[in-house]
Amino acid sequence: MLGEPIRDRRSERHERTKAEILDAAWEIARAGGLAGLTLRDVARKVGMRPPSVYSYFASKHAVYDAMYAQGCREFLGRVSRLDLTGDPLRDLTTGAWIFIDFCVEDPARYQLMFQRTVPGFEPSAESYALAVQALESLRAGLVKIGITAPEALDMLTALTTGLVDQQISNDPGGDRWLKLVDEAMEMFLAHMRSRTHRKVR
Amino acid sequence: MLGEPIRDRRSERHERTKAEILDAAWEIARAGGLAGLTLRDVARKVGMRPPSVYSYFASKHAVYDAMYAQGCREFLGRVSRLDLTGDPLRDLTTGAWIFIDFCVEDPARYQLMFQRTVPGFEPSAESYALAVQALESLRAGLVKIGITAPEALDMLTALTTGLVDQQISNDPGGDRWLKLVDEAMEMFLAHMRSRTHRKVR
DNA sequence: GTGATAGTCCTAATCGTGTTAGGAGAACCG
DNA sequence: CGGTTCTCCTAACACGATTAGGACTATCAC
Repeated sequence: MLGEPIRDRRSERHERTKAEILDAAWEIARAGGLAGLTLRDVARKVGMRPPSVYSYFASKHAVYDAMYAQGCREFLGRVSRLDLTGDPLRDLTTGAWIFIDFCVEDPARYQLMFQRTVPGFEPSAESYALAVQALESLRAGLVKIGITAPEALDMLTALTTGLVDQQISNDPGGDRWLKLVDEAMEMFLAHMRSRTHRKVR
Repeated sequence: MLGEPIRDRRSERHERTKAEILDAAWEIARAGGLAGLTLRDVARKVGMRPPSVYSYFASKHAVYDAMYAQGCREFLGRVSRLDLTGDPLRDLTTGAWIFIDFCVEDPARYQLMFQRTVPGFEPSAESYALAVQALESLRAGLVKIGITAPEALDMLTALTTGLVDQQISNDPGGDRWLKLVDEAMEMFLAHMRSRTHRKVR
């Protein structure tokens, strides 16, 4: 019962160390792949013995979960900084680029957040709520652009995901891939328009 | 130097056991995920002690490699069984479905072959040659359909990959996803046509 | 101050992995 | 038969995540 005040004072340092551990984890994951992440390496990088990490995270999965949540917050921040011009193609493209950049600039993060590849890892309810919030925010942006039908969202998701995958695993020469992304956005918009026409007819 | 004849006689049994191990590995990977695959479990399933597996495969990666090669052969077989009607949309759709089905019906296999997610795994040169052959064969089929430009191939790859990812990780209700795939093929073909027009003009 | 308490970090040990060493026995060849 | 190869085993190692338990420190109530 007396622990509360202690916690309040110390928590600052605690949180700082926690962040330091998380930073180390990201660095290692980026360098050696998500699956290559090791608590031992993390501990070494922050100057601890492996078991000491457990003073900050209950398990390796808890570290993954914190990384997941951090990724969600970063993503949410970027989405909310987006502002629209009113030109559908332009807006769609910049919107898509937010997602695509986010994924491509850090494949380890992409793998953690969007591909389910870490053996027993499931984000906690708390972290998952963040993810839902982020995707919700993205969807709201798309609605403003005029993309409302669920099938359209599915299609756009598939398309962008596929582009990201291609960049991460094949990496065609930078320029070629950039053009591909733009062309894909054009294709998608043209398709959306043709569908509207069909319905009108 | 005298080993050859022995090897010839015994190899039959050897190959059979090897296949049995591989089957066990697939079964375990399908059930518990690719990363959940354990040599100990494999050994148990075929009634051996773990180290005995090393009489058949040099390492766990060698097992992965054999699975990879097996996947390539299966894929190649399906591609070569494809026959074309001459109707581009129809042919494209059936062709795409070969790839999509192949991926979706066994996510573990998809992960092994197309997502680079197993920590230190790289297919051997031999297995990789099989993969190249399979993709080459697929490309030849697409050329027959009329899809020749590399950008078109990139686009189609991205699109199908994205559709597969969506099915594996989200699984929207079966019917909805099936429609999405068909619509994507339509969209792609329409886009191809519009590009041709632009060039002609 | 003193003593209790919480927080941090350590060493030692457990358990589950892949993997190696080394040997026993069967199958096979001459 | 004698030698060779193959198959499988037990023992052991290295390296992961964890847990147990203790020392030391910072804090708090008094």
